[in-house]
Amino acid sequence: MTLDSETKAVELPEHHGDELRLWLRLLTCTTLIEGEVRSRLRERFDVTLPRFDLMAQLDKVPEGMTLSDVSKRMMVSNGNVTGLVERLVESGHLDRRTSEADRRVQVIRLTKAGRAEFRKMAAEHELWIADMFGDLTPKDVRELMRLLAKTKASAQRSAKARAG
Amino acid sequence: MTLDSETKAVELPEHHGDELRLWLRLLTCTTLIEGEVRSRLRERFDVTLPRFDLMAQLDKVPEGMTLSDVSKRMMVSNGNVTGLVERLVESGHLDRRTSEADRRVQVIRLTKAGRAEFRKMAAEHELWIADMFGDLTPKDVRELMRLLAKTKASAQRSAKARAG
DNA sequence: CCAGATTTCTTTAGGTTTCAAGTAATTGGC
DNA sequence: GCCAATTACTTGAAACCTAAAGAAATCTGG
Repeated sequence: MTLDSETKAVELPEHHGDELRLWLRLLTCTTLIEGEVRSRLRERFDVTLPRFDLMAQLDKVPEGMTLSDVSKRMMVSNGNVTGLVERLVESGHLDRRTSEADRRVQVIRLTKAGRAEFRKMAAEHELWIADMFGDLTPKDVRELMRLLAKTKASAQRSAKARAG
Repeated sequence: MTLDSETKAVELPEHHGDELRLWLRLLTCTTLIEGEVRSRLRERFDVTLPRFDLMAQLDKVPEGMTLSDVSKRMMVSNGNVTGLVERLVESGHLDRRTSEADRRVQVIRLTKAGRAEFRKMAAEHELWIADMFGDLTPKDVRELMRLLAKTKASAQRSAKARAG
């Protein structure tokens, strides 16, 4: 077997192993951090991650959002949001009312108590995240931000091409 | 207000917003790609992502793995693996037997049919991933690999410190 | 050997998640 | 005005997932 044939064997058939390894590494990082956040939220505040995420979306918009807005922002299905909101209204964290202008629409907001509780959790959450990324230099952080933005755009282009 | 006090206001209270934004961006990328892979797997092969992931683990080890191994590698709970394996044995993709040496241990392997089906799916999957990361240059890929490795190590350090 | 600790896996309860189908309200074309 | 299409949300079925408790087998230090 010549060196040529070996080299060809590796390079010719469009070897995409690097991207696959990159994807697995990205997934590992996310799973690792997400699992840690999930554990700490349960341990410290007895709250689930999806509930925290939903409250985080609402905290940014005091006037409230529709269920569809939440669904899009969280990138989860509509049916999922329905159940999540139901439980958070039940527990008093969320306030929900039907829109006057369009009675299909449900507007949800954090209650006073819900907002207070979220702010407490968010403050600690931010420290956890800072600690988990703590070994990265400011330059690393900037560079990672840039590359992930590029990755997001690339994935969106690919997703659109399929759907399109 | 002097320039000094403004500068201090930003720098003193250990503002960790950058890391939080980085985390959200990381999560967005992963969710986006994962959702796309999930859709395509369902559409093309009528298979769920968790099943694909489990088969991917087993494909790497022809002699099979224990449930605990799978659980660790996939970073999911034991109980979760029990159910997943049950359904994949049911559908004929997996073979399962109790270890002779240690009767607590269940060893699972891909069946011939399961392996054949997985290989078909994996080949397309690799192309999807390559396309989704397609706008990144080889240098981008290398740099992202490096930064994610650093991120993983940092998160593990933080997780360990808590559990410690 | 043997009692206690550990390991491996299963079970249970409670949530989360998707997809698909269904209901209700609104919009747009005619 | 009226009907079809669209939009917003809910419901139902099945799968996925975790945490915690439990069962069975193995290991360990007397």
